[in-house]
Amino acid sequence: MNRCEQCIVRQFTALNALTKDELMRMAVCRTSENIKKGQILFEEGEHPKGVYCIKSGICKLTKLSANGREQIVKLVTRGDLLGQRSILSGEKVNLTAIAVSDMEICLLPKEDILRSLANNREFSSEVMKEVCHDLKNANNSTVNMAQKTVKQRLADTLLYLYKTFGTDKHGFLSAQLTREELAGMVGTATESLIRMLSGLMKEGYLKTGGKKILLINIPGLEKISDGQENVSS
Amino acid sequence: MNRCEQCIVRQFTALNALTKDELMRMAVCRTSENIKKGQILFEEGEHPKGVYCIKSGICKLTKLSANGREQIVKLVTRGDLLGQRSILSGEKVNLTAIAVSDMEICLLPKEDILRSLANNREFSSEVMKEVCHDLKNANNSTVNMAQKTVKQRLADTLLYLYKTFGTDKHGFLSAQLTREELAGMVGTATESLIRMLSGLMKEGYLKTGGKKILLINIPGLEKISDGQENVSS
DNA sequence: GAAATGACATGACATTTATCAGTTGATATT
DNA sequence: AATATCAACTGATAAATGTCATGTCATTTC
Repeated sequence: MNRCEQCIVRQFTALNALTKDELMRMAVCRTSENIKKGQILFEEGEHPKGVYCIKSGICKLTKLSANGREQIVKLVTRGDLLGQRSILSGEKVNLTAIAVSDMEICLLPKEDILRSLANNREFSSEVMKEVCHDLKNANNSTVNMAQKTVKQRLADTLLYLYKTFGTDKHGFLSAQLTREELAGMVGTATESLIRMLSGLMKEGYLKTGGKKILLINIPGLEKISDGQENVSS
Repeated sequence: MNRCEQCIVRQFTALNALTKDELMRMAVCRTSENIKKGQILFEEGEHPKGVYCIKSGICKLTKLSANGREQIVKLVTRGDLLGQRSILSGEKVNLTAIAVSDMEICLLPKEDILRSLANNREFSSEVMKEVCHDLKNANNSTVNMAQKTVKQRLADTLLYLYKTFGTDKHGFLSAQLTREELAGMVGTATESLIRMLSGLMKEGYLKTGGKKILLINIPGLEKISDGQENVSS
């Protein structure tokens, strides 16, 4: 019933370049898998079973640093693929994937993916483009971590969550992350993150109600991100 | 005279997967180009003319941050390719490439690369692996920037320079970077970098003679990098 | 409903890092 | 040789961020 051919999510990914034939072969893909919040999809050092296609929910790709903090390298969500890098290069995964919310995913077996990569030029080209895009983002991320302040990076993160996951009907960010997870994205201590967040609240950029966050002044946050805060003409 | 087929450097790169025929076509490649220290190969926002193959010298890939500091994202050297990401994805380059030393490079025209990517499965697979490798490194780099101290990152950088470029006959690091460039790699202010460096010198990890750096205690630097400094059993 | 738990929050303080203002030394320029 | 220039370096200080201790609140568990 849950056939790949009919899956809307596929349209957003490189999988759209697969032929009907190829899709038929991906037998495992016919049913999607339900993942509970907190569940681990794969861990650093493993060889993944294949590429995951995300139908719903949010997953964090993390890396544990020597000081014990969990750095979130990327969030993946509806319409994203997961695990391509490792399948493409044949290496172990270098990041751990953990569900941030309940998820619905499909596993596309490694062998099928590799066969399609070898035989379907358009597919491999699309996958390559996605990896290149990831690389660009990763480089930007490195520069931001190295050069921006925590406040700037928090503004970035909030804007990213806003643009990527949108808001609920009341305007609150749809992505529900704990403060600890936010700190993991920003790359700072949880206490520092909380302080910055309430700082931004006091300055009127946002409101927080428990775990929910409402962005009020988007252009202002963009200025903070660019380091143009408090710059009068 | 300087034909690709005979080029030793090619062996180290994905270009090794190109056929004799393909190499013959890359007319521009027949002669290598000499680049002077400080010269710009391409700048952020441009569309590159092709992929560069580096025969000798060192080039920095940098990004200017809002606060005016130049962050070095990657160094490329003999046997590396330059500009693949942009050619593969068809996007503008997102980094600026500047020669750190005099260089010898070959330009492989965009059209030829794209043709080979489409027609030569092994070549495209090799290129893909290199991009995947870059992505892995970039992710690690992001985590390091976010979670490690300046001292740890400096240790990382020194070890990287040691392992990648080696030393001259006297044991000094072969890669000659200015303090400002080192700071750009570590992601800190030049003054901070200088202080850290002389700190490491006082602690006996290294010696500096002007621009030259001699690493004395490699295992010690590795401990610093892992954050195990001053941890007595 | 009481107890336990975990996320959120804040204060006090320590540490790290950046910034600003210079000095020195080497190298290039006239 | 005098001058300009730039990289390397240092000191004083400010600002940013981390750490530790503690408290509150909401939620889960029994």
